[in-house]
Amino acid sequence: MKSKFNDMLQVLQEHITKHLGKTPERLEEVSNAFEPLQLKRGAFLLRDGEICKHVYFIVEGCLQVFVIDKNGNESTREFYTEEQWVTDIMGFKNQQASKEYIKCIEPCKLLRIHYDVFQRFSSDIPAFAQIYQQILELSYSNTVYRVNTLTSLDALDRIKWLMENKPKLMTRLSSKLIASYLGISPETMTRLKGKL
Amino acid sequence: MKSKFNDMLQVLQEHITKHLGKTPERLEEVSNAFEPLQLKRGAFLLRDGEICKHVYFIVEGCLQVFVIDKNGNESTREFYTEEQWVTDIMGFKNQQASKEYIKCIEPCKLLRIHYDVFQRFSSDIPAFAQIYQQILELSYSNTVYRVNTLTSLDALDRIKWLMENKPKLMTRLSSKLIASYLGISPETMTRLKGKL
DNA sequence: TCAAATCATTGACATTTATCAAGAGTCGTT
DNA sequence: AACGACTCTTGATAAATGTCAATGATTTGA
Repeated sequence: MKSKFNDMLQVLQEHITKHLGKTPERLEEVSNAFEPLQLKRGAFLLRDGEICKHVYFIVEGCLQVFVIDKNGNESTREFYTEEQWVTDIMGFKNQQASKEYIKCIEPCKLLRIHYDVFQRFSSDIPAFAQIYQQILELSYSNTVYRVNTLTSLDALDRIKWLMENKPKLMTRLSSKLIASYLGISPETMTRLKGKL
Repeated sequence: MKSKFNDMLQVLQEHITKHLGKTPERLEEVSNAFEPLQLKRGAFLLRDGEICKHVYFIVEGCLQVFVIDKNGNESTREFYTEEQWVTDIMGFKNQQASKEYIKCIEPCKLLRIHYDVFQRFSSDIPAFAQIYQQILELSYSNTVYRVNTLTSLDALDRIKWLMENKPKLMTRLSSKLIASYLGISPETMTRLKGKL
Protein backbone atom coordinates (compact mmCIF):
# COMPACT_ATOMS: atom_id res chain seq x y z
CA MET A 1 0.00 0.00 0.00
CA LYS A 2 1.79 3.05 -1.29
CA SER A 3 -0.08 5.61 0.77
CA LYS A 4 0.79 3.91 4.03
CA PHE A 5 4.45 3.93 3.11
CA ASN A 6 4.18 7.63 2.38
CA ASP A 7 2.57 8.20 5.75
CA MET A 8 5.47 6.43 7.39
CA LEU A 9 7.99 8.51 5.51
CA GLN A 10 6.22 11.64 6.57
CA VAL A 11 6.57 10.68 10.24
CA LEU A 12 10.29 10.19 9.65
CA GLN A 13 10.65 13.48 7.82
CA GLU A 14 8.87 15.40 10.51
CA HIS A 15 10.97 13.74 13.17
CA ILE A 16 14.16 14.73 11.40
CA THR A 17 12.99 18.26 10.74
CA LYS A 18 11.93 18.72 14.33
CA HIS A 19 15.24 17.52 15.73
CA LEU A 20 17.34 19.52 13.35
CA GLY A 21 15.36 22.68 13.90
CA LYS A 22 15.07 23.22 10.13
CA THR A 23 14.27 21.29 6.99
CA PRO A 24 17.54 19.72 5.91
CA GLU A 25 18.92 19.51 2.41
CA ARG A 26 18.41 16.24 0.60
CA LEU A 27 15.59 15.18 2.91
CA GLU A 28 13.81 13.32 0.11
CA GLU A 29 16.95 11.46 -0.85
CA VAL A 30 17.59 10.46 2.74
CA SER A 31 14.09 9.29 3.53
CA ASN A 32 13.82 7.34 0.31
CA ALA A 33 16.80 5.28 1.42
CA PHE A 34 14.62 3.79 4.15
CA GLU A 35 12.79 0.53 3.66
CA PRO A 36 9.37 -0.05 5.28
CA LEU A 37 8.81 -3.05 7.47
CA GLN A 38 5.68 -4.39 9.13
CA LEU A 39 6.21 -6.98 11.83
CA LYS A 40 4.05 -9.05 14.11
CA ARG A 41 4.26 -9.11 17.84
CA GLY A 42 7.05 -11.51 18.79
CA ALA A 43 9.16 -11.01 15.65
CA PHE A 44 12.91 -10.60 16.11
CA LEU A 45 14.99 -7.91 14.46
CA LEU A 46 18.22 -9.28 15.91
CA ARG A 47 19.42 -12.27 17.93
CA ASP A 48 22.51 -12.96 20.00
CA GLY A 49 25.36 -13.74 17.64
CA GLU A 50 23.91 -12.01 14.58
CA ILE A 51 25.34 -8.92 12.98
CA CYS A 52 23.04 -5.92 13.00
CA LYS A 53 22.83 -4.61 9.44
CA HIS A 54 20.30 -1.83 9.99
CA VAL A 55 19.24 1.09 12.08
CA TYR A 56 15.49 1.05 12.71
CA PHE A 57 13.15 3.99 13.11
CA ILE A 58 9.88 3.21 14.87
CA VAL A 59 6.77 4.65 13.25
CA GLU A 60 4.44 2.59 15.40
CA GLY A 61 4.81 -0.12 18.02
CA CYS A 62 7.26 -1.07 20.73
CA LEU A 63 10.59 -2.92 20.73
CA GLN A 64 12.44 -4.64 23.54
CA VAL A 65 16.24 -4.88 23.63
CA PHE A 66 17.42 -7.56 26.03
CA VAL A 67 19.99 -10.20 26.93
CA ILE A 68 19.39 -13.70 28.27
CA ASP A 69 21.23 -14.65 31.45
CA LYS A 70 22.68 -18.00 32.50
CA ASN A 71 19.35 -19.09 33.97
CA GLY A 72 17.47 -18.30 30.79
CA ASN A 73 15.87 -15.14 32.13
CA GLU A 74 15.47 -12.04 29.97
CA SER A 75 17.07 -8.82 31.19
CA THR A 76 15.74 -5.84 29.32
CA ARG A 77 18.20 -3.07 28.62
CA GLU A 78 15.69 -0.73 27.02
CA PHE A 79 12.26 -0.34 25.46
CA TYR A 80 11.82 1.78 22.37
CA THR A 81 8.58 3.29 21.07
CA GLU A 82 7.26 5.67 18.42
CA GLU A 83 9.79 8.06 16.89
CA GLN A 84 12.78 6.40 18.46
CA TRP A 85 15.82 4.84 16.82
CA VAL A 86 17.01 1.34 17.60
CA THR A 87 20.12 -0.63 16.83
CA ASP A 88 22.93 -2.51 18.51
CA ILE A 89 25.25 0.46 18.24
CA MET A 90 28.70 -1.09 18.53
CA GLY A 91 27.78 -4.23 16.65
CA PHE A 92 26.34 -2.06 13.92
CA LYS A 93 29.27 0.37 13.74
CA ASN A 94 31.88 -2.38 13.67
CA GLN A 95 29.71 -4.98 11.95
CA GLN A 96 30.37 -7.48 14.70
CA ALA A 97 28.18 -10.10 16.34
CA SER A 98 25.68 -8.71 18.80
CA LYS A 99 25.14 -9.97 22.32
CA GLU A 100 21.64 -8.60 22.47
CA TYR A 101 18.21 -9.51 21.15
CA ILE A 102 15.82 -7.00 19.60
CA LYS A 103 12.18 -8.09 19.55
CA CYS A 104 8.79 -6.62 18.68
CA ILE A 105 6.55 -6.71 21.72
CA GLU A 106 3.71 -5.13 19.77
CA PRO A 107 2.83 -5.17 16.07
CA CYS A 108 5.33 -2.72 14.58
CA LYS A 109 5.64 -0.39 11.64
CA LEU A 110 9.30 0.37 11.10
CA LEU A 111 11.61 2.08 8.66
CA ARG A 112 15.09 0.73 8.35
CA ILE A 113 18.27 2.00 6.75
CA HIS A 114 21.10 -0.29 5.73
CA TYR A 115 24.62 -0.05 7.13
CA ASP A 116 26.23 0.89 3.80
CA VAL A 117 23.80 3.73 3.17
CA PHE A 118 24.05 4.89 6.77
CA GLN A 119 27.82 5.15 6.55
CA ARG A 120 27.63 7.03 3.24
CA PHE A 121 25.13 9.54 4.56
CA SER A 122 27.11 9.96 7.78
CA SER A 123 30.19 11.15 5.92
CA ASP A 124 28.42 12.93 3.04
CA ILE A 125 25.54 14.74 4.67
CA PRO A 126 26.39 16.94 7.68
CA ALA A 127 22.77 17.20 8.77
CA PHE A 128 22.55 13.41 8.88
CA ALA A 129 25.69 13.17 11.00
CA GLN A 130 24.27 15.82 13.27
CA ILE A 131 21.02 13.95 13.84
CA TYR A 132 22.95 10.80 14.52
CA GLN A 133 25.08 12.59 17.09
CA GLN A 134 22.02 13.95 18.85
CA ILE A 135 20.54 10.48 19.07
CA LEU A 136 23.81 9.16 20.38
CA GLU A 137 24.05 11.82 23.07
CA LEU A 138 20.50 11.24 24.19
CA SER A 139 20.91 7.47 24.23
CA TYR A 140 24.11 7.74 26.20
CA SER A 141 22.55 10.08 28.67
CA ASN A 142 19.56 7.77 29.18
CA THR A 143 21.83 4.83 29.74
CA VAL A 144 23.89 6.76 32.28
CA TYR A 145 20.76 7.50 34.26
CA ARG A 146 19.85 3.85 34.01
CA VAL A 147 23.17 2.75 35.50
CA ASN A 148 22.77 5.20 38.32
CA THR A 149 19.27 4.04 39.17
CA LEU A 150 20.27 0.38 39.02
CA THR A 151 23.18 0.82 41.41
CA SER A 152 21.80 3.41 43.78
CA LEU A 153 18.12 2.48 44.21
CA ASP A 154 16.45 -0.58 45.71
CA ALA A 155 13.65 -2.39 43.90
CA LEU A 156 10.83 -0.26 45.28
CA ASP A 157 12.55 3.00 44.46
CA ARG A 158 13.33 1.76 40.97
CA ILE A 159 9.60 1.20 40.42
CA LYS A 160 8.87 4.68 41.71
CA TRP A 161 11.60 6.07 39.46
CA LEU A 162 10.03 4.44 36.44
CA MET A 163 6.56 5.70 37.31
CA GLU A 164 7.84 9.24 37.60
CA ASN A 165 10.18 9.22 34.63
CA LYS A 166 8.55 6.88 32.14
CA PRO A 167 4.89 6.66 33.17
CA LYS A 168 3.78 5.68 29.68
CA LEU A 169 5.85 2.52 29.78
CA MET A 170 4.27 1.49 33.07
CA THR A 171 0.80 1.47 31.55
CA ARG A 172 1.76 0.21 28.12
CA LEU A 173 3.82 -2.83 29.08
CA SER A 174 3.15 -6.01 31.05
CA SER A 175 4.39 -6.26 34.62
CA LYS A 176 6.66 -9.06 33.57
CA LEU A 177 8.43 -6.87 31.03
CA ILE A 178 8.70 -4.00 33.48
CA ALA A 179 10.22 -6.36 36.04
CA SER A 180 12.82 -7.55 33.54
CA TYR A 181 13.68 -3.90 32.89
CA LEU A 182 14.06 -3.11 36.58
CA GLY A 183 16.14 -6.19 37.28
CA ILE A 184 13.65 -7.85 39.62
CA SER A 185 11.49 -10.99 39.44
CA PRO A 186 7.83 -10.77 38.39
CA GLU A 187 6.77 -11.98 41.86
CA THR A 188 8.72 -9.23 43.58
CA MET A 189 7.19 -6.76 41.17
CA THR A 190 3.69 -7.86 42.15
CA ARG A 191 4.48 -7.66 45.85
CA LEU A 192 6.11 -4.25 45.71
CA LYS A 193 3.29 -2.75 43.68
CA GLY A 194 1.16 -3.32 46.78
CA LYS A 195 3.47 -1.10 48.78
CA LEU A 196 3.16 1.97 46.61
CA MET B 1 57.06 24.12 34.64
CA LYS B 2 56.76 24.59 30.92
CA SER B 3 58.28 21.29 29.89
CA LYS B 4 55.77 19.28 31.92
CA PHE B 5 52.93 21.10 30.24
CA ASN B 6 54.46 20.27 26.88
CA ASP B 7 54.74 16.63 27.88
CA MET B 8 51.05 16.63 28.74
CA LEU B 9 50.14 18.22 25.43
CA GLN B 10 52.16 15.60 23.63
CA VAL B 11 50.16 12.82 25.27
CA LEU B 12 46.99 14.52 24.10
CA GLN B 13 48.27 14.99 20.57
CA GLU B 14 49.34 11.39 20.27
CA HIS B 15 45.99 10.24 21.61
CA ILE B 16 44.14 12.31 19.02
CA THR B 17 46.41 11.25 16.18
CA LYS B 18 46.08 7.60 17.12
CA HIS B 19 42.31 7.71 17.23
CA LEU B 20 41.93 9.64 14.04
CA GLY B 21 44.35 7.43 12.15
CA LYS B 22 46.19 10.48 10.85
CA THR B 23 47.60 13.78 12.05
CA PRO B 24 44.70 16.20 11.86
CA GLU B 25 44.77 19.75 10.62
CA ARG B 26 45.03 22.47 13.26
CA LEU B 27 46.31 20.04 15.88
CA GLU B 28 48.46 22.73 17.51
CA GLU B 29 45.57 25.14 17.67
CA VAL B 30 43.33 22.52 19.23
CA SER B 31 45.76 21.30 21.82
CA ASN B 32 46.72 24.83 22.83
CA ALA B 33 43.09 25.42 23.76
CA PHE B 34 43.53 22.99 26.65
CA GLU B 35 44.42 24.15 30.12
CA PRO B 36 46.63 22.01 32.37
CA LEU B 37 45.43 21.06 35.81
CA GLN B 38 47.16 19.25 38.65
CA LEU B 39 44.93 17.97 41.41
CA LYS B 40 45.39 16.16 44.69
CA ARG B 41 43.73 12.94 45.63
CA GLY B 42 40.24 13.75 46.87
CA ALA B 43 39.75 16.91 44.82
CA PHE B 44 36.38 17.38 43.11
CA LEU B 45 35.94 18.38 39.48
CA LEU B 46 32.17 18.50 39.81
CA ARG B 47 29.51 18.16 42.47
CA ASP B 48 25.78 17.42 42.41
CA GLY B 49 23.97 20.59 41.36
CA GLU B 50 26.91 22.25 39.64
CA ILE B 51 27.15 22.89 35.92
CA CYS B 52 30.00 21.11 34.20
CA LYS B 53 31.94 23.71 32.20
CA HIS B 54 34.72 21.49 30.88
CA VAL B 55 35.64 18.25 29.25
CA TYR B 56 38.66 16.68 30.92
CA PHE B 57 41.40 14.59 29.34
CA ILE B 58 43.36 12.44 31.78
CA VAL B 59 47.13 12.48 31.30
CA GLU B 60 47.77 10.72 34.57
CA GLY B 61 45.67 9.54 37.51
CA CYS B 62 42.20 8.15 38.08
CA LEU B 63 38.78 9.75 38.41
CA GLN B 64 35.57 8.42 39.92
CA VAL B 65 32.13 9.46 38.67
CA PHE B 66 29.44 8.68 41.19
CA VAL B 67 26.09 9.56 42.74
CA ILE B 68 25.13 9.53 46.42
CA ASP B 69 22.01 7.58 47.35
CA LYS B 70 19.40 8.31 50.02
CA ASN B 71 21.48 6.50 52.67
CA GLY B 72 24.57 8.52 51.89
CA ASN B 73 26.35 5.71 50.07
CA GLU B 74 28.37 6.35 46.94
CA SER B 75 27.38 4.48 43.77
CA THR B 76 30.11 4.64 41.17
CA ARG B 77 28.98 4.91 37.58
CA GLU B 78 32.46 4.75 36.09
CA PHE B 79 36.18 5.05 36.70
CA TYR B 80 38.36 6.86 34.20
CA THR B 81 42.12 6.56 33.79
CA GLU B 82 44.98 7.65 31.53
CA GLU B 83 44.02 8.80 28.04
CA GLN B 84 40.32 8.83 28.73
CA TRP B 85 37.85 11.71 28.50
CA VAL B 86 35.53 12.66 31.32
CA THR B 87 32.55 14.93 31.66
CA ASP B 88 28.90 14.90 32.62
CA ILE B 89 27.80 14.67 29.02
CA MET B 90 24.21 15.93 29.11
CA GLY B 91 24.89 18.53 31.77
CA PHE B 92 27.81 19.75 29.71
CA LYS B 93 25.98 19.79 26.38
CA ASN B 94 22.95 21.60 27.76
CA GLN B 95 24.81 23.53 30.48
CA GLN B 96 22.46 22.19 33.12
CA ALA B 97 23.03 21.14 36.71
CA SER B 98 24.66 17.75 37.11
CA LYS B 99 23.40 14.96 39.34
CA GLU B 100 26.81 13.36 39.55
CA TYR B 101 30.09 13.95 41.35
CA ILE B 102 33.46 13.71 39.66
CA LYS B 103 36.38 13.18 42.05
CA CYS B 104 40.09 12.48 41.84
CA ILE B 105 40.87 9.21 43.59
CA GLU B 106 44.59 9.57 42.81
CA PRO B 107 46.76 12.63 42.26
CA CYS B 108 45.82 13.70 38.72
CA LYS B 109 47.34 15.51 35.78
CA LEU B 110 44.55 16.69 33.54
CA LEU B 111 43.95 18.82 30.50
CA ARG B 112 40.63 20.56 30.22
CA ILE B 113 38.80 22.36 27.46
CA HIS B 114 36.09 24.90 28.10
CA TYR B 115 32.53 24.52 26.88
CA ASP B 116 32.67 27.55 24.57
CA VAL B 117 35.83 26.37 22.85
CA PHE B 118 34.54 22.83 22.64
CA GLN B 119 31.38 23.95 20.88
CA ARG B 120 33.34 26.12 18.46
CA PHE B 121 35.74 23.32 17.57
CA SER B 122 32.86 20.85 17.22
CA SER B 123 31.23 22.89 14.51
CA ASP B 124 34.39 24.30 12.88
CA ILE B 125 36.77 21.37 12.83
CA PRO B 126 35.46 18.11 11.33
CA ALA B 127 38.29 16.05 12.79
CA PHE B 128 37.39 17.33 16.25
CA ALA B 129 33.74 16.41 15.77
CA GLN B 130 34.84 13.03 14.57
CA ILE B 131 36.95 12.32 17.65
CA TYR B 132 34.12 13.45 19.84
CA GLN B 133 31.75 11.09 18.09
CA GLN B 134 34.13 8.17 18.52
CA ILE B 135 34.39 8.87 22.24
CA LEU B 136 30.63 9.11 22.46
CA GLU B 137 30.11 5.79 20.69
CA LEU B 138 32.62 4.05 22.88
CA SER B 139 31.22 5.55 26.07
CA TYR B 140 27.69 4.60 25.09
CA SER B 141 28.75 1.09 24.24
CA ASN B 142 30.54 0.67 27.59
CA THR B 143 27.53 1.92 29.45
CA VAL B 144 25.25 -0.47 27.58
CA TYR B 145 27.44 -3.38 28.67
CA ARG B 146 27.33 -2.04 32.17
CA VAL B 147 23.54 -2.01 32.25
CA ASN B 148 23.45 -5.55 30.95
CA THR B 149 25.89 -6.84 33.56
CA LEU B 150 24.06 -5.04 36.36
CA THR B 151 20.69 -6.52 35.44
CA SER B 152 21.70 -9.99 34.28
CA LEU B 153 24.53 -11.04 36.64
CA ASP B 154 24.57 -11.70 40.38
CA ALA B 155 27.23 -10.17 42.63
CA LEU B 156 29.78 -12.95 42.19
CA ASP B 157 29.47 -12.96 38.41
CA ARG B 158 29.81 -9.20 38.33
CA ILE B 159 33.13 -9.51 40.16
CA LYS B 160 34.26 -12.16 37.68
CA TRP B 161 33.12 -9.95 34.81
CA LEU B 162 35.20 -7.08 36.12
CA MET B 163 38.28 -9.24 36.57
CA GLU B 164 38.03 -10.48 33.01
CA ASN B 165 37.11 -7.24 31.36
CA LYS B 166 38.84 -4.59 33.44
CA PRO B 167 41.60 -6.41 35.33
CA LYS B 168 43.67 -3.25 35.75
CA LEU B 169 40.92 -1.60 37.77
CA MET B 170 40.77 -4.59 40.13
CA THR B 171 44.39 -4.16 41.13
CA ARG B 172 44.53 -0.40 40.99
CA LEU B 173 41.51 0.46 43.12
CA SER B 174 40.46 -0.26 46.69
CA SER B 175 37.90 -2.98 47.34
CA LYS B 176 35.56 -0.37 48.66
CA LEU B 177 35.58 1.52 45.38
CA ILE B 178 35.18 -1.65 43.34
CA ALA B 179 32.21 -2.62 45.50
CA SER B 180 30.56 0.75 44.91
CA TYR B 181 31.06 0.20 41.16
CA LEU B 182 29.50 -3.26 41.26
CA GLY B 183 26.56 -2.17 43.35
CA ILE B 184 27.39 -4.31 46.39
CA SER B 185 28.47 -3.57 49.95
CA PRO B 186 32.17 -3.73 50.94
CA GLU B 187 31.42 -6.64 53.27
CA THR B 188 29.78 -8.67 50.53
CA MET B 189 32.75 -7.86 48.32
CA THR B 190 35.15 -9.27 50.92
CA ARG B 191 33.08 -12.43 51.34
CA LEU B 192 32.63 -13.12 47.66
CA LYS B 193 36.32 -12.65 46.92
CA GLY B 194 36.85 -15.75 49.04
CA LYS B 195 34.64 -17.75 46.68
CA LEU B 196 36.62 -17.05 43.54
C1' DT C 1 58.69 8.04 60.08
C1' DC C 2 54.72 8.46 62.85
C1' DA C 3 50.04 9.34 64.07
C1' DA C 4 45.50 9.59 62.29
C1' DA C 5 42.45 8.14 59.25
C1' DT C 6 40.72 4.96 56.32
C1' DC C 7 40.15 0.26 54.87
C1' DA C 8 39.56 -4.86 55.05
C1' DT C 9 37.88 -8.61 57.43
C1' DT C 10 34.88 -11.36 60.39
C1' DG C 11 30.72 -12.65 63.04
C1' DA C 12 25.91 -12.26 64.17
C1' DC C 13 21.78 -10.99 62.60
C1' DA C 14 18.15 -8.53 59.71
C1' DT C 15 16.27 -7.58 55.40
C1' DT C 16 15.50 -8.00 50.74
C1' DT C 17 14.74 -10.60 46.93
C1' DA C 18 14.50 -15.06 44.40
C1' DT C 19 12.50 -19.50 43.65
C1' DC C 20 8.99 -22.91 43.30
C1' DA C 21 4.30 -24.18 43.04
C1' DA C 22 -0.56 -23.62 42.33
C1' DG C 23 -4.72 -21.40 41.01
C1' DA C 24 -7.22 -17.48 38.99
C1' DG C 25 -7.37 -14.25 35.56
C1' DT C 26 -6.43 -12.19 30.96
C1' DC C 27 -5.41 -11.91 26.21
C1' DG C 28 -4.92 -13.14 21.43
C1' DT C 29 -6.19 -16.11 17.76
C1' DT C 30 -9.02 -18.71 15.33
C1' DA D 1 -17.25 -17.41 21.58
C1' DA D 2 -13.81 -20.81 22.98
C1' DC D 3 -9.37 -22.57 23.30
C1' DG D 4 -4.76 -22.33 24.60
C1' DA D 5 -1.08 -19.76 26.09
C1' DC D 6 0.57 -16.60 28.80
C1' DT D 7 0.28 -13.52 32.94
C1' DC D 8 -0.70 -12.15 37.59
C1' DT D 9 -1.09 -13.13 42.26
C1' DT D 10 -0.27 -15.46 46.66
C1' DG D 11 2.02 -18.46 49.98
C1' DA D 12 5.91 -20.93 51.77
C1' DT D 13 10.60 -21.25 51.83
C1' DA D 14 15.45 -20.54 50.50
C1' DA D 15 19.19 -17.82 49.05
C1' DA D 16 21.56 -13.63 48.53
C1' DT D 17 22.90 -9.47 50.26
C1' DG D 18 22.89 -5.65 53.66
C1' DT D 19 23.73 -3.70 58.31
C1' DC D 20 26.08 -3.10 62.54
C1' DA D 21 29.93 -3.67 65.45
C1' DA D 22 34.62 -4.79 66.63
C1' DT D 23 39.40 -5.63 65.50
C1' DG D 24 43.61 -5.62 63.05
C1' DA D 25 45.96 -4.00 58.79
C1' DT D 26 47.16 -0.52 55.59
C1' DT D 27 47.74 3.88 53.75
C1' DT D 28 48.48 8.70 53.67
C1' DG D 29 49.94 13.13 54.57
C1' DA D 30 52.40 16.02 57.83
